[in-house]
Amino acid sequence: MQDHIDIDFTERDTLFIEVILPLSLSKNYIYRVPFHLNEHTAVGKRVIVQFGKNKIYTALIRSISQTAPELYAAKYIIDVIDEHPVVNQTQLQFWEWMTDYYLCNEGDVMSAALPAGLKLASETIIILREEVNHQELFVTDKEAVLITALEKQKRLTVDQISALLGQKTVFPIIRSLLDKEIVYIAEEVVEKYKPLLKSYITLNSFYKEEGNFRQLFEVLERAPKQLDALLAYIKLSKTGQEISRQQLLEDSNCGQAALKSLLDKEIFSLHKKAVSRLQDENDDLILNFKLSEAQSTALGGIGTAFETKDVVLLHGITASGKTQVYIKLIEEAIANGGQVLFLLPEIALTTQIVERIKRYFGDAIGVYHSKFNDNERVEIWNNVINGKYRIVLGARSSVFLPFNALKLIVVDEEHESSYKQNEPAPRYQARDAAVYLAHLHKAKIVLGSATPSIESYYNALNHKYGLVTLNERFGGVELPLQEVVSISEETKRKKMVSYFSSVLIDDITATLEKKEQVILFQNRRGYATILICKTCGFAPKCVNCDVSLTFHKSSGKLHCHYCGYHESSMNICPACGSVHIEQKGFGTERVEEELSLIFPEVKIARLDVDSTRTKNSLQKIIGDFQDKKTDILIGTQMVAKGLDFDNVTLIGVINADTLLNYPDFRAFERSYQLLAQVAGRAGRRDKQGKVCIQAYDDDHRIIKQVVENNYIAMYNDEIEERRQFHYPPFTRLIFINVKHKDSNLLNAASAHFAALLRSQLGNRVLGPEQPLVSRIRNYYIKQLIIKSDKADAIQKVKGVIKQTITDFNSEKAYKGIIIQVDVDPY
DNA sequence: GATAAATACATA
DNA sequence: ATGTATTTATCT
Repeated sequence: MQDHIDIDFTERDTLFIEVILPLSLSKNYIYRVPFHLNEHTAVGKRVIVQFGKNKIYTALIRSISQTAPELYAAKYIIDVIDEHPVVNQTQLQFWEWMTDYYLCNEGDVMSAALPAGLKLASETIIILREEVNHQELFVTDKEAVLITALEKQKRLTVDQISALLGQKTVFPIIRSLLDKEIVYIAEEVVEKYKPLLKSYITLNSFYKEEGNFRQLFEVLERAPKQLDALLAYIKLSKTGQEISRQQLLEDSNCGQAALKSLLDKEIFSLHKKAVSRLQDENDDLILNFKLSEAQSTALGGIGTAFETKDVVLLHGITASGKTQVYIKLIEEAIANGGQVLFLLPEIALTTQIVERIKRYFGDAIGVYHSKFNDNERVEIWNNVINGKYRIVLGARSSVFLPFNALKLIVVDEEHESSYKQNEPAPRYQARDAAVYLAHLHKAKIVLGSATPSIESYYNALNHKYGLVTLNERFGGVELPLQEVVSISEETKRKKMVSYFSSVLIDDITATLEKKEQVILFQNRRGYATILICKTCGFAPKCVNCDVSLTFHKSSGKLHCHYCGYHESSMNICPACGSVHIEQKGFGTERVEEELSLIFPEVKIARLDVDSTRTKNSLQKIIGDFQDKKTDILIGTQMVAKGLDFDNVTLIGVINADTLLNYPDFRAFERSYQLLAQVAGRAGRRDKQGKVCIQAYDDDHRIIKQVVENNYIAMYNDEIEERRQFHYPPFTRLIFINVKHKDSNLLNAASAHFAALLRSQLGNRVLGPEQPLVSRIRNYYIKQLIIKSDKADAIQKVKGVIKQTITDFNSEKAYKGIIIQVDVDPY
């Protein structure tokens, strides 16, 4: 990798550098390098630059040239931060691709890629001039308030002042005080990354000599606590490791005072050392395992496929032991000195699979996900650069880590929607980005799933990807029994108690009696209010698209937000004539409440986004359930992902319809994936589990396919629909959200924008439509959808979009309209 | 008419 | 992102 640019510095040439700023700006900026920093200038290093009037930012050097810009005088950079580049050439290529592919700015990518600890920005500090006798000067009331505050605090930030005065516009006031020379301002750059310092204790060398040492006991005769400390020190020193202050205090329980006096007497001395925040698993116990025959065949199959393909889809049913196959692949990859990236959905990273892999590979492995704080992320980043980590397990953002020799990428649960970042830009799909990243590194990539996404499976069937199937359960684990309960049937027979059928209640009772545990699944995504016939379960669908219609209260109509079709709300069920129309949509909380009325004695816990807001709540809920402190766990899809509980033998799906009726062309695919995944949680090892799926539409093909465990049938149905209705993988989708606070202006603007696009892209442009949530944070939203054929040059379509946005932004009438592009919005 | 809030604009 | 110049809204 080329880190330094070969330039002959003897000439003292003036260097100009193009930098990326961590802001959403449409272009990069050129700065000038002062001579004394020439030698330190290299692509991928961070520099400190002033941008705008006062603000100081960390920018990243993208390229170096010797030609001065013609239209303006470049500013000097303030400093070069790094000794060595923090971002390598391959990463920059990757950033460039992402910028292009997802139609965003390079600064967006930089913001997402660099851990916050590597991005420093300045803050304006307002400080009182002490030498000035401000009492004699005329000041306004607000200025006086500010001065009083400054007398107490010495220094305030702009935000603090804004809060203090209770108004947003504070610059005129600061300006006025500056003019009167009562205050001055300073810019402060805070280095965010701080190494963790730990205190260590050593015995002074004087006492290390035999004679002197003995004399210590006499000295400390009357100080038993201090003697304690000394004895503890001697004991600890036998391990040959350095002795931390913390550990000494713990082992001796001598108290801080005793230790302090020992330090004061210069018997002990203390020094500080930077230590890693990332604890190492120093039990490098190698778990030996042998692959089953099916697993070996799969491993061999992947090897063979890699000879001709760079991407392989590993379709392995639940409990088939994909992880062991991954481990063997990883072993091979690092044996040849390469690096490995193992992508997992966020939620799966907090669980057993990580422990398993960590234990196998010891401290060559790093874990990277959102639960780490800024400092920890910087350390992980550095450990990838310095080669300490050969393997990284991480969530989607770990595609940005500074790898320089990737040999293998594994994307586990590749169908997971959490690989897509929706907000903010870059709105990237980490699985797809990983495929490109692998290509850049000439690495191989395995996409693994029990229920692959339709796109990936399509690519595999069409020989774009290799396909390896693993359809034998590891260790002969039995498939769970699956029962589908018709809610309409049960309702008719008056056997429903709240949301629970008699079957489910009996199952729960039986399971609890056996002292086994229950997981109930209710996805909250069905919060969109839909209408459903209480008698027959009919839910109205769009005539043009294969999506359920959504009931909009504001219009009183049923809408499809893919094609704009709408019809009046139903009062009578068109299928069976019933007038019992119900608004559906209840979440886990409601289920929990109702269930606790039925089983007042039973301990019930809830696992969803709301119940896991705080830092350790997720671990606690999972831990309690694992330790059998709770009997029933009710949750959203979180319960389906990456969690394995040995004692769970019953899984209840409260209402499968809410999944199936979700207004999205992917609803069926997602439902299948989720239900199959949920079902996979029931019964492991020696106990056969049971799955109870409640649904109105108990005859639904997806439910049947789940029960039959027939992925192929599901795929065939779905791909046919996609073909018919022109959805991916036969087309590519680009969503364009147009936003503004004024709905009338927005309507005009979005219509105009759509017309501009249509003039070039024709009927590929759909909309503008009102999206499901039509106003967020006071911004009205309209959505355009671009459906581009596979045959189209997608780059060309994107070019048109980009150009149209630029043109549109220069139109005075539509100032302030926000346009957001989402490429492959799923 | 003064002041605050909203907005447009540029940043090298 | 954010400071600044400019326009618009709001108040005494």
